Amino acid sequence: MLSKKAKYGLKALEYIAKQDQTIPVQTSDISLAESIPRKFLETILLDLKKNEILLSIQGKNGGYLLKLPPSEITIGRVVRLFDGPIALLPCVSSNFYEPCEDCENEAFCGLKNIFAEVREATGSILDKLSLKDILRREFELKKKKQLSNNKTSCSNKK
Amino acid sequence: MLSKKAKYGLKALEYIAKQDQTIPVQTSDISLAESIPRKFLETILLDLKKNEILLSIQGKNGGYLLKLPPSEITIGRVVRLFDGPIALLPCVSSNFYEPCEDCENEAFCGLKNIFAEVREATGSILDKLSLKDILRREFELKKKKQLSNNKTSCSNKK
DNA sequence: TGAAAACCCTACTAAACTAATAGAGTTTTT
DNA sequence: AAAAACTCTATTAGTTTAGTAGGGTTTTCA
Repeated sequence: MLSKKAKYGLKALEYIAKQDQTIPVQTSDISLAESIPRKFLETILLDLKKNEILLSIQGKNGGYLLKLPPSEITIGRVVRLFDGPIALLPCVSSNFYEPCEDCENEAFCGLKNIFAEVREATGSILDKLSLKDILRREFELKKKKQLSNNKTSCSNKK
Repeated sequence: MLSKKAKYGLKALEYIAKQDQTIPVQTSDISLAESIPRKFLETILLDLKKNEILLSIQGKNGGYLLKLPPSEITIGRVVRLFDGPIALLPCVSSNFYEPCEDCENEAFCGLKNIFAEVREATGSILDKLSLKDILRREFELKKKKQLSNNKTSCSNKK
């Protein structure tokens, strides 16, 4: 499962991406809107800043802005930042590879073979999709819902 | 990442599946062969027994046997038994679904939409593949290696 | 120029989880 | 009856998680 940090981080980024990109977004706004404990959120946003995903503006009226366009902030990057490897076994991780200490012949390991497949499936989604895709999907879901609402009200009228 | 329990559990099952299915396999044998702490392994095998994946024979010369054919013991079942949900968010889990307490409108959540895709990709692999597939892949990897070894020795002779 | 508003940073903590370990009990064989 | 195995529960040391506390620094603006 995703940690709270990863989940909150993604939600915070999504929130920032939805705002006017010229005005910094403040921790307290995000905290309120997304129900994330304020102090906890501070450490999360700081992590995102250190990882060059956000930039901050200090002082009164300060806040956070995206450092990259939403299309370049992948879900995978954020997940890895907070939760480490995406792979289920260290021996199939691309970014955090470690040999299995208890595995005698990694090259012939059926388990590794299968979890490599899982890691490939997961990684190819998380590294392909970005903040922009989250926003797009949200938009599409809402549009779809609106269409079906219209249909309903139509048939009701008749 | 997979817990040690899940990993050890899978390795133990693999080991048992490779033996003669008429003679019970003993904890100490598995412990030795797979470098799994004996006492820890005991609790793992007990979990597998309670979950109806293994059956046990008590007393001297006792041990464990598969309760199901290898093709019916899926990786997903074993992973879920030890580590819980395969999904990265509770709201996209099939077997352990829980609504996100901090999510106001789950139906329009872009995050949920994406992690549902991940869960589908992962689940469809883990629930399709079984112990039998681990064994099969191991066999194929070794066969492949042997073939390439033969080729090498051929070209060396020449 | 100073107070308020905001981010910055480190340390701490309670609770939960992980990876075992301990030790005694039960069952079966020989 | 002794030995060999599985059975079961409790305990424990270490780590991780999800925060919290409490300042510090920077900037704005009246």
